[in-house]
Order: sequence, then structure tokens, then C-alpha cells
Amino acid sequence: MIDSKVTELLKKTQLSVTDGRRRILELFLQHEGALSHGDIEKKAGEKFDRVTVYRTLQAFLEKGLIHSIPSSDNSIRYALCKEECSEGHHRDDHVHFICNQCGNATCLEELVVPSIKLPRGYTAQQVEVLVSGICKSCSSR
Amino acid sequence: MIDSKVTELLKKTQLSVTDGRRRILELFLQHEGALSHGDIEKKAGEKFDRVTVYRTLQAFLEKGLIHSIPSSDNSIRYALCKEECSEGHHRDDHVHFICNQCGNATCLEELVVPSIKLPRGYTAQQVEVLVSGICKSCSSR
DNA sequence: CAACAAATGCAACAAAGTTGCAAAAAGAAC
DNA sequence: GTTCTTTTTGCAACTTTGTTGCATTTGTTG
Ligand SMILES: [Mn+2]
Ligand SMILES: [Mn+2]
Ligand SMILES: [Zn+2]
Ligand SMILES: [Zn+2]
Repeated sequence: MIDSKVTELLKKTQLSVTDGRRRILELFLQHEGALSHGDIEKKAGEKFDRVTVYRTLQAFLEKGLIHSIPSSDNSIRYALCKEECSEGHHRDDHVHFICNQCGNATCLEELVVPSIKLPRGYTAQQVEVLVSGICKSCSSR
Repeated sequence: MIDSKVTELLKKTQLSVTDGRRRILELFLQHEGALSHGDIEKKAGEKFDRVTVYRTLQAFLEKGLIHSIPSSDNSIRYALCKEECSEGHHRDDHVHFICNQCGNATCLEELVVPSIKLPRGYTAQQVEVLVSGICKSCSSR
């Protein structure tokens, strides 16, 4: 049951269990791939205020339930984090893929981002790899 | 003289030479590092309408004068392309760095993005590498 | 179930981005 | 330089996106 998973996740991160949070987390669990704020607003329907969506995503980010995926078009997408992530400590060192055809963003969990050797003076704290192209389901059609 | 460089670049890309375009291109040439739409609006002063800045950046992008740098905070930055870039054909395969302290974004032209081996079914068209951390000038202070 | 803390919706607002259109400026031709 | 044509600009009006304060509602704990 997806419903118990949702509650479990919220409990584990010490977020109080509300309808809005349950619904949004459910969306992430059901939907393969990442979701933008807009996606969520649409999918969650008229049931929740726009402000609640903002605040929920914010809370999920802070608690390490989700991580954000950068983009070149001013529409950040979010995806569920794996077990290892928690408040403060994220371990989202995988490659992200954005399909130029369907627009979907996916976490390629199996691809660990390479380490980048920076010029003298620079210190890396995080590395993001963002690949765009044609995704699996688009190329099989 | 930076002024002749500016005109030359605009001519080369078949953009008519206007005050606005000259000013904005000048900003890119003077400023080491990338600029966001907001940065440009501020630096260009009251002299130009907000809409003009949007349209100018749009035109520069299309002509391959500048490229955009993705971000996780809904504030795309832009940086000058090198000679090799032209309308349609971009060759911006270098690493980008964003400083968590001063917020500046830089093109690390000398670092070519690694090639990423994708899972079966995926085709890569572009790879972006976005490193965040502490930049050279911030760490030397 | 009572008491407290936290989350929500609403309204009002600020910031960011878009569009149509008339006026102004640039480019081309003479 | 003058004229003609095309492109760019500024303005206004508008939409979309994101933020904040506050009263009401909901969840949590004992
Ligand atoms: Mn991911
Ligand atoms: Mn660059
Ligand atoms: Zn696709
Ligand atoms: Zn810095």
C-alpha cells in the first residue's frame, strides 16, 4: 500500500501528517520522474492552495525527502531522495536526464557523477551533471 | 578599444547595432563571469526598458553570442560564447562553477565536460556540468 | 478530549515574464 | 544627406510566479 509508505516517510522525517503533504508525497511516489511546482499544482488539483504547495516543497527539501534538479529554463524540478538522504546530509550524486522531446526529467541513480578536477583556488562542494537528449520511452516510439 | 569589438560582434551575427545591444554586450565583455537578467537590468541602469533586456538576451542566445547556465534557484545566468559558437551550433562543452559565497558564476573554459555513458535507450545531445563551491577570489580572502 | 503547536487558506502584495502596438531608430538605396 | 523600408524600442496592460502576515483549522501529545 502506497498510503502507508507515505505516512511512514512523513513520520520518519518528523513532519506532521497532513492531507496536503500526503497528497504531494503520493504524487512523487506514483510518478516516475521529477515534478515541477507547476506539475504538482495541476496534479494536486484545486484541492490545495498554491502557497501550501510552495511551503510543502520547501519543507520536503529541508528534510531531505526531495532534491531539486537545476534547469536552463527557469523551472526547477524535484525528485524523491533515496533512503540515504536526511536533513542536511544529501547524497544525491547521480546524473540527471532531461528529455528534449517529452520534457520529462529523470534521475539516473545508477550513474554516479564523475569527480571534477578544478583549477587551483577552487573548492567543489557539489557537482551536478545534467544530460539532455532523447529519453528511453521517447526513443522506443 | 572595447567599443569596436562590440560593434564587430554584432555585425558578425547580423544583428543591427543599437544602443541597447551595444550596452549589454559591453557588460558581458567587461564583466568577468556570468550575468543574470536581473544583474543586467541593474547594471544597464534606467536607460533601457525591462522588455528590451529580455528581447536582447533572447536575440543574443539565438545568434549564439551568449549561452545560458542552468541553476537550482530559478535565476538563469548568461555568459559570452567563444568564437566557435554560431547560430544553431553551440560548442559550450565546458564546466560551469557557481560560488556558494559570492554567488558569481564562471565558465571554466579549460575544463571540458566528461562524456557520460548513458543507460541503453537514452541518447545524449548535451551535457552540462555544474560545480558549486568556493571560488578562487573568495578562497583567497 | 483538552491544550498546545504547527500547517493551511486567504488576501494582499512584489517580482518576473509576455504581448500588441505606435513611435523611434537603424539599414539600404539613391 | 534624404528618403524609404525594416527592425527595434518603450510603453501599457496583462499573466504568471513567488512571498508574507494573519486568522482559522488541523494535527500531535498527554
Ligand atoms: Mn535525482
Ligand atoms: Mn560557459
Ligand atoms: Zn522523452
Ligand atoms: Zn566566490
